[in-house]
Amino acid sequence: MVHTSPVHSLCDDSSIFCDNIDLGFYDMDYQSSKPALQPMKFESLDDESMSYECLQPMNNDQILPQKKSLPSTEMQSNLLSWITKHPKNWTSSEVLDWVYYVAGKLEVDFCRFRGEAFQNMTGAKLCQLSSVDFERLVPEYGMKLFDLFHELLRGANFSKPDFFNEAPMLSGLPMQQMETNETKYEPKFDGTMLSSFEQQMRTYTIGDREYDFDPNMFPEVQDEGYNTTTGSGKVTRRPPGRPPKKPRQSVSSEDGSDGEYSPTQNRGRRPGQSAKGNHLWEFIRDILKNSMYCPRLIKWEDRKDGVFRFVQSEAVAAMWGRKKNNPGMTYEKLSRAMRFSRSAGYFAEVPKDGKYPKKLCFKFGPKAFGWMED
DNA sequence: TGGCAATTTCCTGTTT
DNA sequence: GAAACAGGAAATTGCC
Repeated sequence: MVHTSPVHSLCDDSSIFCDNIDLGFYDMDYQSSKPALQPMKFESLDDESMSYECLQPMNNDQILPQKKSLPSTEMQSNLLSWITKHPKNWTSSEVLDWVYYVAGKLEVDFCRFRGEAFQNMTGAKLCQLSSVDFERLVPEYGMKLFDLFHELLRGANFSKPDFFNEAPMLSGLPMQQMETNETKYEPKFDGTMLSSFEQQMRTYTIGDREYDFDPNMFPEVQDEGYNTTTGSGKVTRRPPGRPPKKPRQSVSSEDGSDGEYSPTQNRGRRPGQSAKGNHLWEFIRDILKNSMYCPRLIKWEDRKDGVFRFVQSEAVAAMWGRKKNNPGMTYEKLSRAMRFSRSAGYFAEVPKDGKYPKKLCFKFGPKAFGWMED
């Protein structure tokens, strides 16, 4: 079957990746006057026939999503929910989604990009930021982000996507008028189809280096009983084992409130992180099949044996985090999950006969399938 | 509603 | 000494 994709300039026809779970597109469209490029064709693994309109050529003055159609009415990806709202109603997650969306569009170097500086910032707060604030948060790209954000505030129009039969008609509504409607409008995404272009664009520009994460960019995390440093900077050690369960509070920053982030309330799978069709081994398999990521981020050591190696481990972890709506994902966590998957049979021990590197190497196990085929 | 799968998070200790 | 590996423990969500 055939898909079309927006990544027209990123890879060639013969080696394009397009898995059946990773092709989610925008639910809403902004209006643009620029002509679209010819769509590219993608071979997919599934049987459903889908087609997408291609993104228009980008320039720095027109960083707005273009019209797409979605194959499913179940699209629930909050990755793109910002598209449906006035920015002042964005949650902190949606702010980050937008920031990374723009970063991807601009093809910025992720090693220098500090998008995480917008972590825990709601849309309302974002609207209050000055250009100086933007520059302070993201020194290199702050001004551009500021310009684009205010361009978005000024002129974007919405129109209703074809597949939203049940949604209120919003075509042509100026964004400023959206806010009264947006609470009624609940676009449906398919959680299994998130990322796609969004993810691909973000990861495409990761480049040849690892993520350059600067913890000093972010506010101190509240972590009762887990702090490894005290206010004086003195390192303390938390007691061994897991602390007792704390009563769960209502979701904090995710819903746009100003609740403080606490890792102790943020563990385990998150809402919408359905494992169905979204397993770690499948994700790994699929990026290994994608020439955009393989061999740049992950590569085969021995395809016949199913042995592969992480080249940009943190970048792959970030991709996995994006896919699972978990910006806190790291390679350490991802590798822990892979070790669990290994015990479950999705991965296997890498032979320690010196044939393969000792680090960052994994192997598909007996329960994994589909990695051998192109 | 309970059990289970599949993580996620945090940790300590070991190996490279 | 740093990075990666290994695995225990406790937690979560989704599915059956």
